[in-house]
Amino acid sequence: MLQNSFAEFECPVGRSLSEIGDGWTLLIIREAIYGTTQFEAFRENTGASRGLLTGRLAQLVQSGILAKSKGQADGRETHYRLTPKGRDLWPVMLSLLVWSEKHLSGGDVVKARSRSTGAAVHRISAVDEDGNLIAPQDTVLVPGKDISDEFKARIEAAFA
Amino acid sequence: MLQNSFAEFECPVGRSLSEIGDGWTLLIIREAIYGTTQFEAFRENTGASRGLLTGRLAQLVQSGILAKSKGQADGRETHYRLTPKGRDLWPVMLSLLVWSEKHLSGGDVVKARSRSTGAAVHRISAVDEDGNLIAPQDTVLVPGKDISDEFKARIEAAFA
DNA sequence: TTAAATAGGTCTAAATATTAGACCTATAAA
DNA sequence: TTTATAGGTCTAATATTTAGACCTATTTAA
Repeated sequence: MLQNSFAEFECPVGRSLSEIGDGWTLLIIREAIYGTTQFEAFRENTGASRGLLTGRLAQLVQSGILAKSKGQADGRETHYRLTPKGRDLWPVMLSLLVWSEKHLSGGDVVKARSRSTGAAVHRISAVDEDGNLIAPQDTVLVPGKDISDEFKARIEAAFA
Repeated sequence: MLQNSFAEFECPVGRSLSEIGDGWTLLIIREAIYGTTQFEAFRENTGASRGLLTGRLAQLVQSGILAKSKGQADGRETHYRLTPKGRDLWPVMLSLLVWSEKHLSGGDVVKARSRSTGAAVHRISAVDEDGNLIAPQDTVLVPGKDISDEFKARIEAAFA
């Protein structure tokens, strides 16, 4: 698919997908979260081809999700590190992890836990400004002021 | 990318991506969440080509994310509806929405809110069994019993 | 009760994207 | 001063995606 064909989408989810809605891209971001920073390591751990990886890393830098820097100890090395924008994708990864745990077979490979209490992550929830949980079934989308009539009609029908 | 090349991944996030880590697939799921059920509507709202949509819808049915049924009022119609497994992807969509709101320009198009209190969704958080919030920065991955030595080493290094 | 329209496809050739692997360049190590 | 490493580029073969023509089973209109 054309990576940027979604950029013009009105829907914010659609716009997210224009930056990260690609299997390889999400896999690269997962790797970055796991601490990978170098080209060859991304290649080994994702299985992406050189050409593809070159392209996707460049896009991720362009999008401000990864930052590229030269190794200061070893001048041959290039490091790709998550920016704050990139790190903010952690909840996306976590929600994929929780979904996988619930719906995909695969054994007890990794568990997400609280570092401080040790409690296992049981589910992902929305939270309001005051820290109150908003359950998924209680979450609705409402139109904002910049919405088109067309999109507004669809949202209202879906979350009536 | 080969859609099922990720299925064998040990990492649960990787396995999720084998089912939904594709821009079109995620977009189709978003549409399904917005209430779309018919072929032509998916096409109009996502912009996918016929051939691609046919293939992706079949995969989603195969994966148990969508269920296919014949229209009972009009026998020409086919409906693709989210299964419980598909509906459980809502937190993934919501985390993409929140990320988009924070990091991508696009104006005030849609907001996620609590239907009951009206409060805006401010962030996405992990929650433990007892309903306690686990902040993203406090969330770590820990190896389970079915992990390979190699993957275990990577996880431990990343979340030391 | 034919005729036209609709829904959901299939099929095809052309355009794009991805792959494996050879090759290149700068730096560093032996 | 040769050899190795990191991070690429380039290329031909392969795979995916596209637009759009076509097909079939229903349903609606004349």
